[in-house]
Amino acid sequence: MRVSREKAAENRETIVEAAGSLFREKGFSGIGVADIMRAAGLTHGGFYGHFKSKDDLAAEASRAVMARSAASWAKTLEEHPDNALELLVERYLSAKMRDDRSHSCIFGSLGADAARQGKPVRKAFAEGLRPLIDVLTVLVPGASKVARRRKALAAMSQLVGAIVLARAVDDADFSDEILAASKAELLRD
Amino acid sequence: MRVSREKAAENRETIVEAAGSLFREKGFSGIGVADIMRAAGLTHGGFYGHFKSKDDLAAEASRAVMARSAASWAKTLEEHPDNALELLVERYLSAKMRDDRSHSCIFGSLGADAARQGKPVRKAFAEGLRPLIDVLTVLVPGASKVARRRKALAAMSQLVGAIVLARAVDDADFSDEILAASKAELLRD
DNA sequence: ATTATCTATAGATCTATAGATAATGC
DNA sequence: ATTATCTATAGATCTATAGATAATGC
Repeated sequence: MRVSREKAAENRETIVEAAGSLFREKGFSGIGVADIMRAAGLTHGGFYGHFKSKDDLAAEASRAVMARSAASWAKTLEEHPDNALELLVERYLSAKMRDDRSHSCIFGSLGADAARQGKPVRKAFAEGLRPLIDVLTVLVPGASKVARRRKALAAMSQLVGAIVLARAVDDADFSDEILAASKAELLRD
Repeated sequence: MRVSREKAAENRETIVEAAGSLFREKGFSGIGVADIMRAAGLTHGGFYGHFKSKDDLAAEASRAVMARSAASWAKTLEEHPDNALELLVERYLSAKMRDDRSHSCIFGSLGADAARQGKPVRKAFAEGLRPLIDVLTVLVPGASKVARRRKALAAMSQLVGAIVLARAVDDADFSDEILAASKAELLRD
């Protein structure tokens, strides 16, 4: 049953990957270790060879998801310096992102849940948020850096809140309207 | 052990009240029926005389919390027509609200969770959101009603996102900065 | 020999129900 | 007689651990 160190490291990554999707889809307390391991193609008992606890995995999976977001935002900024804000906002507030919880921004799907977690998860959320704010600070309009950072924090809040509200309501038109309103306001000036 | 009809109705309200607080504090899947009943001063088994299921309570508790929010916002609008927006934003984005999850806006604490619930809860969230948007539509600046409604939806999103992010991070200064940024931006124009 | 994974299980907790109890309200 | 609540429990699920197994890597 034993596998190579390389394969074990790969398995660990698969667990983190599965957890990143399932936590976002179901919430930290809405999915169990056994289901995550099953999604990763492994058995329940093997989990504790890789992680100290479910909380430990929650922190690591959160970090992994946020690192990917930061890389994606930075890449958009680098590749499309002229219209990066528009691209990010359109992508973030798209119907596709709203409907695909398991692969969307973790602050929308798990931000409120993170507040209920221990220090490691909340530390991961703080450190994971900073690079996104840094990208937005470059992109939003404003005379001074201080003014742009303030605008960036407000814009990030608006993105997160819009996706949360658009998902919470069961009325499709209302949901679309919520996304469209923030899209229009964020790209207005 | 049996109590009067009046007392039973009162007990039901106590359960809904306790659930409204505990769900906001712990999430829909972070608290059990037994704990809610204990908080209400009743025993576990008695629950199913009042509600069909935990989901049933989740929908009813959500409606109750949102009805109270709507009443509070409408009261602020009525009593302070000149500076209601400022009052609402200052209250919503205060450190006190951030730190008191169990009595704060349900969209921030349970919005993401609601997306994972069944139709009744999501219907409650849609119907509960509308009156808050209506109040904001009166308060935000804008030439036309259409423009004001768009601004209101964007403002609500920003409020919800700011409180979610401020709670998710473990860095107190960063958290305060998130709240201050949205406060400043929302009251700028 | 070491160790990554598996099987099996302990012990706690969760939702929901059955049946008993005792006070209300006809 | 009805019914609101209680006690007790069924059955499922959850986190975590113990010990067995078998392939890796010295």
